[in-house]
Amino acid sequence: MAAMTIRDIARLCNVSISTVSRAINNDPSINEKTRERVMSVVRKFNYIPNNSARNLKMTESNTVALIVKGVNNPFFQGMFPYFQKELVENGYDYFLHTISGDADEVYVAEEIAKEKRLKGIILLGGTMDYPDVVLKNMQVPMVLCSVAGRGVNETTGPVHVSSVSIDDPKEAYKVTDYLIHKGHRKIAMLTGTREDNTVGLLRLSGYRRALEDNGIPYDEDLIAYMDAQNPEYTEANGYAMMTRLLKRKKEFTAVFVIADRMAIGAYKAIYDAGLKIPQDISVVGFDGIELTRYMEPSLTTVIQPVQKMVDSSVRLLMAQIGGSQEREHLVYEAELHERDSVLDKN
Amino acid sequence: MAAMTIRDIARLCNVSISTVSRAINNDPSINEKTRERVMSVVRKFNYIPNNSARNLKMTESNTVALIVKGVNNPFFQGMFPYFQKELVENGYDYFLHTISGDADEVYVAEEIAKEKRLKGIILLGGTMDYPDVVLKNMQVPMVLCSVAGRGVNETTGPVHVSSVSIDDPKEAYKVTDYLIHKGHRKIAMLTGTREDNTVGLLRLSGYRRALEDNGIPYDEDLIAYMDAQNPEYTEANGYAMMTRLLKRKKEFTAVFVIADRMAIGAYKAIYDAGLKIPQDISVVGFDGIELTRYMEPSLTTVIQPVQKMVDSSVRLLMAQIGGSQEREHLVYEAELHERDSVLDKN
DNA sequence: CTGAAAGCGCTTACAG
DNA sequence: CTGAAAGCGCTTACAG
Repeated sequence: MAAMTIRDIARLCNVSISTVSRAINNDPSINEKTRERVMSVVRKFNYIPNNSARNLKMTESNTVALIVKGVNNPFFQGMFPYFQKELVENGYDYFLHTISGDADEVYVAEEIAKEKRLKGIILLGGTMDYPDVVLKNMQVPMVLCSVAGRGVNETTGPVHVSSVSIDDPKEAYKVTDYLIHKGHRKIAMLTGTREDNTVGLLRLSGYRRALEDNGIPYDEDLIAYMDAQNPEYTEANGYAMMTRLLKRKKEFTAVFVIADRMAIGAYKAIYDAGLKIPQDISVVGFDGIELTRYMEPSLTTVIQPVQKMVDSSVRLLMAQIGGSQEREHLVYEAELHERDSVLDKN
Repeated sequence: MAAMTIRDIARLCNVSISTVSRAINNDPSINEKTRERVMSVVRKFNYIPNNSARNLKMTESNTVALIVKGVNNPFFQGMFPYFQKELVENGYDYFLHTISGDADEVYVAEEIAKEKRLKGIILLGGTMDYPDVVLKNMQVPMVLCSVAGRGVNETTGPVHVSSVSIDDPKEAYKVTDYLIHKGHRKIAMLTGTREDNTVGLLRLSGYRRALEDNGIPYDEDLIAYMDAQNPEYTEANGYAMMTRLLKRKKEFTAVFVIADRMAIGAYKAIYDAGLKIPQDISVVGFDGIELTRYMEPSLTTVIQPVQKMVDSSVRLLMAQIGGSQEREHLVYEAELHERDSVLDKN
């Protein structure tokens, strides 16, 4: 038995397909009795309209898509409920679409925009480094949220989309400077791959500048890069990188880890080496995911202003949907949240 | 400027839309020169076909959807790569679709099946307790993976779909029995809500039966239920439940936590009470997520056979797609993996 | 309030 | 190898 169509329902009800369509879509012009009769048949046969046909025919939807690169990023996961709430409150339908790390997010965005007649798109993750020509072709309002890349902190972000981000070098500077003021001079770092030119590079640059400003020489031996074969901010990578760092037998009293999840692995590596946190090694993370409150000791980390970032992303998207030609590139301040993983050596 | 259609490209190339379609879809009958000419225009104008039109017209796709209830479940996340690998190796396109906890997963499954002309669906999470009439209407092969519910462990699972799961009561029994054999008699449990009739109830029943078989009276005061207002297997809930349990001042030497993520919060609550793991309280988790290796001490937990479950789900789906009328309900054995969070009191 | 008709943007036999 | 035509399953002016 093939799937039912609107035509089958129409036949079963002795009405036209127009009427069935009106019943399903709650068209106010339809007679209530007719509607109920049609809907009872719809329910009885478990009829489900074909969304492809619907999307194809409708000239516009009321839908915003949240496209996420990296489903298993707990930092992004923490944002979902806020996005959902904000978008629904603004009267939009909303769905989450996850794409793999190697997908072309802008192409996918356009593809879905066409397919679903989207009102707008929020892109979570990814980079700012899209060629201008790509963004120029975007047919639908788009906001980049929590992206990283060269463009972000310069005055000229991509001109065809708005963006919301933090200042990665600045926040990394704050972390490093904080550790220095707590009396640490040998500060290690767990960063991205050597080839990384997004968050890894940006945060490394902030770290270097802070050392420089405090008259501490930069020591490449205190940097652990992520394995390029498996570039993920996971516990396993944090563990591997920290273990590698400890094996070098270079002295250090603190480590800055550029992602909270990696800090979890780093903790384990430190414990496995028979060392204590923070007595032997102080640790600072980055992102501010919920889990960090439950680590032992609780992790001092940079908490990104998730709610503000979400609110602004939605606000900027609404503005674009409303016809605004203005594009904004907001950069928010994050908060270095002191907990129990850093030793004050003063 | 409105979005381009196949018609625009045809006009620009001085060919028919059929030819453009053939170029885009790599139809072997097309002249290579023509194809290149068309594709260069496609690229130049960044033309993207409308998938709704495509899906509507095509009679079948080669696509399997993985529908997941609960994106932020790290146990499910651990399965994604395996699913991806298996499905691609079997020659299928694949995409992940996440739905919220309150969505009707079977309805959504049917909706997407129609929209995308799916070959099959794997439903990850959710329950086995679908009315038979609902599953009977499924127009497309479906396998339920890692579901829980009354039906699973009985001989008659839903007859219109296959399923792959573990035996929740049995595994909970193993955990409890293990703790008893390690010399524990006062064993607490962090479970689901009072109303839960899926994993929470099933694992609780296994726990009770193990106590019974070992002549240990069941004590309701040693059970912490999840708050029904916020029924999630999160660190925060684990922390809150463990804290509540400790406040009761009932003596216990071990606790069985029905989800690893909750165990993370439970650890913190135990530490905050000035107690040690496992010296004061032994802890056993459930699921076997990666993170548990990095806890301090590393968590003894029930590791679900993720790879087997994925492989079988895909295999059963392939069989259904291939026309098999047989439906199987596989129940796998999980592994109680001993690590460092349980004290041997013998 | 309801129906007949046009058309959304594609794919795919069919004919040449 | 290419084009004209039919049609996928809906929605929505338009007419009555």
